Amino acid sequence: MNILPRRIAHLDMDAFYASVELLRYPELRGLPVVIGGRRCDQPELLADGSRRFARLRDYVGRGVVTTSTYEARALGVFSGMGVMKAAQLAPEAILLPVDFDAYRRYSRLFKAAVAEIAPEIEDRGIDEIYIDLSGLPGDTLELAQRIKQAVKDATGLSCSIGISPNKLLSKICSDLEKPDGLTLLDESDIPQRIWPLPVRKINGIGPKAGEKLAALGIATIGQLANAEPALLQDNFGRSYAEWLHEASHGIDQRPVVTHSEPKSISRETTFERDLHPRRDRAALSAVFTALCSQVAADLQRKGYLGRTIGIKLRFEDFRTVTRDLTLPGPTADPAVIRRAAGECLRRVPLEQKLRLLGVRASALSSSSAPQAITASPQGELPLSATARCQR
DNA sequence: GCAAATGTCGCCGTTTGA
DNA sequence: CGGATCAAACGGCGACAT
Repeated sequence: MNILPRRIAHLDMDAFYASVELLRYPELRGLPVVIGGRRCDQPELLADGSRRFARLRDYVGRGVVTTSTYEARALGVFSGMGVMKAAQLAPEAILLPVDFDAYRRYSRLFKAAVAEIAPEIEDRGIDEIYIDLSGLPGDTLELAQRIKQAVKDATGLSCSIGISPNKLLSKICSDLEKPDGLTLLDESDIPQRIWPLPVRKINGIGPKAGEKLAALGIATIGQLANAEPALLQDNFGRSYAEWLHEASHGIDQRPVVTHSEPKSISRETTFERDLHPRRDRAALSAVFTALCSQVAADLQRKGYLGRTIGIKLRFEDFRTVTRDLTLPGPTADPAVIRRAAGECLRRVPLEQKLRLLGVRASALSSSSAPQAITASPQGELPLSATARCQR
């Protein structure tokens, strides 16, 4: 049994996508650069070897900002913002298209570099990880500096690291000295360094809970720590209220999870313009089938079968609905997925134009296991043995 | 008019099977 | 066989995250 406090690091790459792009286009360093949009022009190579980049002001479409450099953020351009809106704030900023393949390569590079030093890593997406340093010998600060240097050597990129006894606090403090930050803290630092922060800094308090807390006069984590348990209970329910209270006191026992399997695989797309369910039927149907094929291909490539097929629609007013259908057996067959998704679609009343369509496979199993359902020649939904018996 | 893509999780009401 | 009960699965949906 081990009663020593854990040493948990949270490592977050600094402006990751933008920084990867700057490795490619060093002449953009120091400029406001925005990554995002959809299908916008690649930089054009000029005769003299220099490049001409697209400006934000030239963009037309409904894309969002995925990342921006710190220079762009200084102009008020942040992730999730519509590119059109960003263009009003920073018309001269450079706009680059997203290149996920490149980011994935650098993601693998930095994670491998960290793993050389500290193998207990929890993946948290493309640009961040938790690292459990508890079992490693050596001074925490030195360890962290070595990790930062290893990431730099492997990728040329900087990152920020927070280290504390748990994931919750480490996630908060990796952000405190960004970029190129290194922040260590323990329980005794909570009143000074955590309590003054806005509640939204807690991973798990999003826009909705943040608004609700604000309405209760709770703006900082310290105020949350001092809130009446009954008040929280009445407004958030027992379980979430308990979690809020613990989080505000920096309590978090979650382990660093080094292995996990995906729970769902999905594809979705937002149309250039909203599509009418009947007038644009052909176009919708083509997109729908393509999404099903992509999900099927993703399943096959990754070696999974899905037993529950779901769809997601977003209407012109941004309302979102989902429908699911669980099949008698798992599949990665595009035709089976298409038919199941079609069944889901029939359950949605289509009284508005659509802006987004998505297809998802969940209840995943490994495809190395047996019994996949494939398309039957007649094109009817496959029935399970039990369903057949009930006939 | 404008707000991506992909994924996880929790809650809740309903259905289903024992 | 009807009814009561309970757990698991399902389906919908919202919140949250990167």
